[in-house]
Amino acid sequence: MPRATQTDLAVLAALSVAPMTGYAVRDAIRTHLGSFWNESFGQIYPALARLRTEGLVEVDAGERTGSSVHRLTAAGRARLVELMREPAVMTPPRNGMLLRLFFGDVIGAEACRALVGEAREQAVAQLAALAAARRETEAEPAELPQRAYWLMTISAGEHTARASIAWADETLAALTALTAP
Amino acid sequence: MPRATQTDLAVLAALSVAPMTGYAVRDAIRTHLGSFWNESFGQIYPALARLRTEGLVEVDAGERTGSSVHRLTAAGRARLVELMREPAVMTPPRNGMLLRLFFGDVIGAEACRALVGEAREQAVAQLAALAAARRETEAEPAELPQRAYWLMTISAGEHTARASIAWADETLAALTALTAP
DNA sequence: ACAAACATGTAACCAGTTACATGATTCA
DNA sequence: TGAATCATGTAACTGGTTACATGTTTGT
Repeated sequence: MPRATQTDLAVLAALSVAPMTGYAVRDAIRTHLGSFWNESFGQIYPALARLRTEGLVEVDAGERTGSSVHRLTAAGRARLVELMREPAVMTPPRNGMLLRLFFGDVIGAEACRALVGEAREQAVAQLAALAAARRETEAEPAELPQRAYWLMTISAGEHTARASIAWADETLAALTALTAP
Repeated sequence: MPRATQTDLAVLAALSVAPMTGYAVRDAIRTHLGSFWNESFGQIYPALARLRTEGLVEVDAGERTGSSVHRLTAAGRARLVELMREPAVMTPPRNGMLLRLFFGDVIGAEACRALVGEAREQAVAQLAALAAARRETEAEPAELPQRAYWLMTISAGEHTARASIAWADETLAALTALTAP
């Protein structure tokens, strides 16, 4: 697990679907992986430059002046497989909402209701976004080998969002019971 | 949202329950908030030193030689309330398992089954740990004002873990169908 | 006597965000 | 003609982990 492995993996994987500019890599990650992955320009451009010096990606001139379309080399694809087989790292959790709720009696039930209500709203929005993504993905031809995998990750998001909503409803009720016993 | 706000909040909140050594703060965070928060010594000790110079915590000598028991001052409690009322920051998501699954056709369905199977195991273990935490917390006197809040965060973990298990089962079936159609 | 747990702290490193600086192209 | 989007890149900063270095106390 050397340096910037995580970003390398995400970038190489994105390029494995199609050659792209750095801008497009960021866009693709945001729209397709947004609910479980994130990369900023400040990571992507240096990573791309490094991968290039390592011979893992090559560039062609893009349609616009100054744009570079990055493409995986054979070595790049081999590296991608290598990284894919490494154990998945999970970033240590940091949920500011749950932290505040745990110490909820410092701010009181009313403030906690706001906190949980907001989390519920976010989950509802997330669910709507995933429904749209699902429709789009299901419209892809069934022969597309990636299609099944994309749907699995969408389903993961849906399960998580539904669980959040169910928990929020239960918790809002408990908080109400707390204020008016 | 100035510097190290997140760690300050976690540390001040921990101290609001009871005065503690830095070591105990880390331990308390790990055992009680482990499923949604994390702090390392490398964060806690400098934070404690800083909070002390800011007059937000005071220290007494602990039972062991060299140990310092940190205690919230009035200013510290005020700062805690202030931080609690700030909007909850959510760390950008980075789920290595879902990233790999999204690009699953690079490594194939078999490798993906292993990935998802491991995630399922982790969720099962998590659920068991939460069941233990729930038993302990439910044993606390019902008058303890924190008890209800602690149970809410435990419930959040349970909902999430159950959702993970349900998703993993569904996904393992889909992956099996993919290999033997 | 020894291991495990308690306890404190620093230094090096890495990962990641944000803001900045710059410019081309498309479209209303 | 101006706004939005496409496009690239750097620099400063911050947040955080890990490893190291050190020592005490408790329990077996």
